[in-house]
Amino acid sequence: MYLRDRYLEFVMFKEERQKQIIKDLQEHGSVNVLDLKGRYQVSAMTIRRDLNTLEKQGLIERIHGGALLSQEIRKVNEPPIIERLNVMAEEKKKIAVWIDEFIQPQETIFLGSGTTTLYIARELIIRDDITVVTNSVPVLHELSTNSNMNIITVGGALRRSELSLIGAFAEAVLSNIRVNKVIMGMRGIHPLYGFTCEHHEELMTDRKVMNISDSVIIVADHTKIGQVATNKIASIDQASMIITTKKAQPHLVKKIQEKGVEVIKL
Amino acid sequence: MYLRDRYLEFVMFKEERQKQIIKDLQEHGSVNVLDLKGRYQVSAMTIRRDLNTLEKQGLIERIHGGALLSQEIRKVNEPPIIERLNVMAEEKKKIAVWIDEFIQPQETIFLGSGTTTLYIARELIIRDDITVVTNSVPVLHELSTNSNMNIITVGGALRRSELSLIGAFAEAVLSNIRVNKVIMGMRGIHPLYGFTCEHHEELMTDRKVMNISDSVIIVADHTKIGQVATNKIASIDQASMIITTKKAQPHLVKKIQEKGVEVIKL
DNA sequence: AACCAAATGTTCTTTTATGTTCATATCTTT
DNA sequence: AAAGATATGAACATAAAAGAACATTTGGTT
Repeated sequence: MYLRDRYLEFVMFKEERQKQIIKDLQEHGSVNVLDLKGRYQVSAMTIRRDLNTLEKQGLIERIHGGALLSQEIRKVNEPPIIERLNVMAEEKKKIAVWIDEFIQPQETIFLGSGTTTLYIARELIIRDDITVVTNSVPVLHELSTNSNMNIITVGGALRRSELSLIGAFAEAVLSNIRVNKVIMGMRGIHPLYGFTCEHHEELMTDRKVMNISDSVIIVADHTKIGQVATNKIASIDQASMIITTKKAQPHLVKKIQEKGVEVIKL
Repeated sequence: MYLRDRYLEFVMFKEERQKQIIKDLQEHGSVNVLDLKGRYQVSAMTIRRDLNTLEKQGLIERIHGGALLSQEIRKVNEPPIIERLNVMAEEKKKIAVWIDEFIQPQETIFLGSGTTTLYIARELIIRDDITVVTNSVPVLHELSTNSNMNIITVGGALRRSELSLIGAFAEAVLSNIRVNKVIMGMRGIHPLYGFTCEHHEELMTDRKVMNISDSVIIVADHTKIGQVATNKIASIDQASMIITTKKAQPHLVKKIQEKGVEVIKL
């Protein structure tokens, strides 16, 4: 029976399904026909046809039983930040929507580097009543061509893995700026060990950033809560607020709140 | 029976319906003909005609069974620099190739804003033996994801029409930088009236840029030679070299050379 | 009132997306 | 290497969508 009824059950369009398959692929590295068949409620043949079209477009590489992300598509050396973009996409989007509502007209905000802040930038695109200061190249690029707000960039050296601007020049500019709200991501968030990052190069810049406002809002999906990376940026009470997602472990959240930091779970 | 009665039941006008379809689309990401048919109480054919009109306007992307939001529609207002990108493309490409050969390994160069410098950036992508300092967002974006060289960005306020970074912060960073070669575009180049630009906001930044190296190379296709814009940045002998294209008017070129500036016509 | 143009509806044919079956190709395991 | 299991693609089937051509309605215009 080939009965399809768009009124009763949601049926994806071919194009949507294919786009989603690419996303799945970026998130997991590989996909297989059977999984996809189950996930999208179509026959294996349809999935195969999808994969074959995507392969013709050079987007994926077909293997027996499934597909891999095309070698072509990952550029010579894709910055890690681009690879992380679709991980926890739904969570990041939720945080972005919340932040958009949280930011008041006429405010100046600092938007740090990372994938969550990029989602926030995309959410902010339609706003023209705010000023954004950033050290993130993707945020800068996104807002410069698609929005109408005021934008100020911190200068500095490019850090490729994060596509962020750091170093002495960045810090010099930050010394002369104050904003209403700082919004930044964090690699590790722990009630005892505070905020941590992987690479020491960004340490000083991140610390400077946390000092340009009395209101420091940390955005991070639940997987970051409880994590500890090698370099300590600041103690947990240096932030005013942490915006995270539902699955954040309650006992850690409680401990953070006991230190006087507001935690919002979306 | 084609009975329609605007008094008894509400019937939308074509324009209203189409506007609403766009809204539906922005809300859901996709729409399908059957849903719309039901929602607006018109025949499927009418919906198809609506969708086809909207597609002709570039607002949506038509697919079998419905439509998706066009990628183009999100571009609020395209910056002028993007529109100028393909003007004189061949000339700009020639200049870019020449500059690529001109830059020595291990050098640090400043790459200004404008379309010609963006072509240069693309030419430089494979180089990993140089350092590039820039105040251009497109150059920064291009080099950050596709190259491996060292990149330093001047901070500052975003000037949307050029997608360049200017102002006090930019100038402060420039005060602390010296480079082997400055490569920048110019709006107007004239033997008597010197180098000129359209907008006074970038005046000071451009002047600062010309002072961070003894070697200032101006790149500009032949249409810029003889042009005079409103704001004078510097006299013609402030540049070391002007790289332009064949059709540059000989008498102007001669006068520029008499002032001690090397002119190369490609 | 008669007429016209624009919008919409109807009918019928063609195209598209997807499903099904089955012979063949490819993996896995021994 | 052989055998069984699994995946693939070709060929055909079917439902739904699209589009062409023509019909009808509506609102305005002379």
